[in-house]
Amino acid sequence: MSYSIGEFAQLCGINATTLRAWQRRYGLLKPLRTEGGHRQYNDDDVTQALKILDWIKKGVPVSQIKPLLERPTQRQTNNWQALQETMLQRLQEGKIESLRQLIFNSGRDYPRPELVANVLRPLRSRLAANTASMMTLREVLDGIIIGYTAFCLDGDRKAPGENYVLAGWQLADTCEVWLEALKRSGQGSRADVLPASPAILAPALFPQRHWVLVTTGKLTQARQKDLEKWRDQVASLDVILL
DNA sequence: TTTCTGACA
DNA sequence: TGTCAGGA
Repeated sequence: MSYSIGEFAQLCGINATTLRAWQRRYGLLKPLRTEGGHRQYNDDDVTQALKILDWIKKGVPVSQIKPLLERPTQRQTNNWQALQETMLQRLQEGKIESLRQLIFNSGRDYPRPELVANVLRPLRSRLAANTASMMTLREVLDGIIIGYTAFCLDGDRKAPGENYVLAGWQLADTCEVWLEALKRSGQGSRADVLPASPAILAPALFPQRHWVLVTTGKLTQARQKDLEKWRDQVASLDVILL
C-alpha cells in the first residue's frame, strides 16, 4: 500500500506540515516521489513513524531521533549495560574525575531521558545497600549527577524558554529530583530545582510559575486535596509519580 | 491537493 | 519545534 502525505498524516496522527518539516530539517521519513514530485509513503514508513512517536513520548527531542532509528535495539541495550559497568568500575576504583568526565560525555552523546532511565537510575539501585561503603559510593555518584545536572540547567538558561520549578514532594530520595531535571534538560525549558524535598510545600509563593512535583508512594486523599488546592494557586502543576 | 521556502512564536 | 502564509 502507498499513501499520499494527507492519507499518511491522518494514518499516524501527524500534521502533514510537520511531516515535511521533519523530513526537511532532520531527514526523518524520506518517502519515494511520484513523477509529479508528490510523496508516496508505504507501510515501512508507518512503522518508522510509530517508532518516532515512541521516542517523542519518551521525551527525546525530534532532532535527536534519527540516529536512534538506525541503531539496532539489541546493541543499544548492551551499550547501556556496558556504560553502566564502566561507570561502576570507575566509581569502585575511586576514579572520580574520570567518572565525572564519562557522565558529562554520555550526557552529550546520548538522549538524556535514555541515559537517566537506562544507566543512571539502574546504577543507583545497584548501590542501594545500607552499608557504609555503598552509601559513600552512592553519595559520590549523586554528587556528580547533581553537578552535571546543574551544569545542564545552566546551559538551558542561556536560551529563551519557559521557566518552571521542579521540586520533590515528600520524596525520601532527593537525588530523584535531579534525575528528573536532567531528563528534562536540553529541551528548551528552564528549570529551577529545589535541591531537597521539604515535607511541606507552598507553591502559592510563586503563583506565576509552572510547577512539576516529583513524588513517590500513594496519592492519599489528603495529598490529593493539597494538589487540588495548589492547582488553583499556580499557573500549572504536574505530578511525576515515580 | 500537493510542492517549497521563509518566517514567526 | 510546530505551524502558517504565499507562490508555483
